[in-house]
Amino acid sequence: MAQTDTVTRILDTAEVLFAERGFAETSLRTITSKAKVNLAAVNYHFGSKKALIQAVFARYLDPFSERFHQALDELEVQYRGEAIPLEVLLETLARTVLEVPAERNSLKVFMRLLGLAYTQAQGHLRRYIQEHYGNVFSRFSDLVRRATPELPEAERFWRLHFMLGTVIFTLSGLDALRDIADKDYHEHVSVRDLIRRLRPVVVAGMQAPLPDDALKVAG
Amino acid sequence: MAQTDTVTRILDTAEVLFAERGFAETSLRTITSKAKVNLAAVNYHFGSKKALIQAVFARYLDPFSERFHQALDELEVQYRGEAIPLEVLLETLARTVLEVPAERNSLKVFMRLLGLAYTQAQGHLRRYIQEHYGNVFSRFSDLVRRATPELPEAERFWRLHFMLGTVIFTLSGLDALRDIADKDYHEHVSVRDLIRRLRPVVVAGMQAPLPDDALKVAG
DNA sequence: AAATGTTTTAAACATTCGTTTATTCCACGC
DNA sequence: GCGTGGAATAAACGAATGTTTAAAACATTT
Repeated sequence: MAQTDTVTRILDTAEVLFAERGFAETSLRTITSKAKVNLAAVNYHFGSKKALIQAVFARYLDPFSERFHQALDELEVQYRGEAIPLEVLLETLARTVLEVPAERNSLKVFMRLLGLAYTQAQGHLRRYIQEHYGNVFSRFSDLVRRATPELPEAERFWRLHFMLGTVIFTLSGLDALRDIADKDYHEHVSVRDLIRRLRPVVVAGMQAPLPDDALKVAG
Repeated sequence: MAQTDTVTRILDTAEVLFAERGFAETSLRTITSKAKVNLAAVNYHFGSKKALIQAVFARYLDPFSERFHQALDELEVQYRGEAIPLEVLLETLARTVLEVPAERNSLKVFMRLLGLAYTQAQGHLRRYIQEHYGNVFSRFSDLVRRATPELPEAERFWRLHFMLGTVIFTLSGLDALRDIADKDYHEHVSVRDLIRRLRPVVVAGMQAPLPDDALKVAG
């Protein structure tokens, strides 16, 4: 039963620990001891710690990328040249994000990893993600452009990242926030609850009126 | 000229390096060599690396906390019992945030540090901030409550954090985003530009319609 | 000018880290 | 059954980390 099962055990353990403590704060020794694998196994199977980090992301992002492309294909067929409404695009994005890690009910981990990818130094990771999954974001970005023709180019760019920030920041810091919410409001929220709450906020944010003097610095 | 100037040089250097690379990825040797002070100076003046991290935050948050309390005092006098409008509260918050680090034009660093405080492990930091500055947030939170009486308790809580996420995430990852924006839109944004763009989005987000079935889980 | 207390300095300390090496284990084809 | 190759293991390596020590330099007070 040993064989490649070692690789899986390493990945399973690493993603949880990375999500909890970050990359630099998680040592290979912690990972391998918790995974009950020999220390050298990481370097043997993955080559280096950096490569392990990338592999952890790939295991989430590869299926996500594939499914999301597929979902967008279907939408484009369905709307046949017409612009796909913003709500539909966001809904599809949310659904795909929810579907992918559903099997291991590790949505929390997935989101936390995404947050780390942004905020932790790890230049190699940003490059890796940009290189491997940049086209998915580009495609989504193009569709959002057609859904919000009233927005100036730059304004849409920034608002998309605003909303990305909202979602990733909230879901990645969820545990800490949930503790406070539980204590103050005696109300326990699931990730799905949160996404339901996020939707109207994100839509409203994207459709907010333009800032007072938006045409000041036009490219 | 040496004396306590050492402390300042350490803080100045540390905050920049922390903001660039994070806490764990920044060694005391990097800090002290760049600051041109002896390695042992950090432990001598601050006691430990953790204490240095907290000192870096205190140098921003102490003046911020004081000024913000003061600004809220003035607003409460001005509105004399009436609820202070949400826009005014957000405007005041933004103004205070902009004012504090203005002297060293290090708003970027400040924001990046706030982002790190959320996302990096560093449990001691979260505790420190919670303990020292929790009351400022509480007070602001109470005022927002009075400004948005139509929002259910929990919904307001979450939306406040959504918006916090938007701002901190965007401004803390600003450099990376700005690179993309510069390249794609040939338009250079300043932090103040971004804040101008953020305002309508944040306001719209806070005032978005309630989610479809918001009363499902009522405390 | 001597004494005192504070700050700076260089060196060492004890850990911890990622990675590598050399050996052993184990399954499979001949 | 034997030998071959991939995988697991224990041990070690070198580098880097935060912290401590003990001596030197400095400033301040008497």
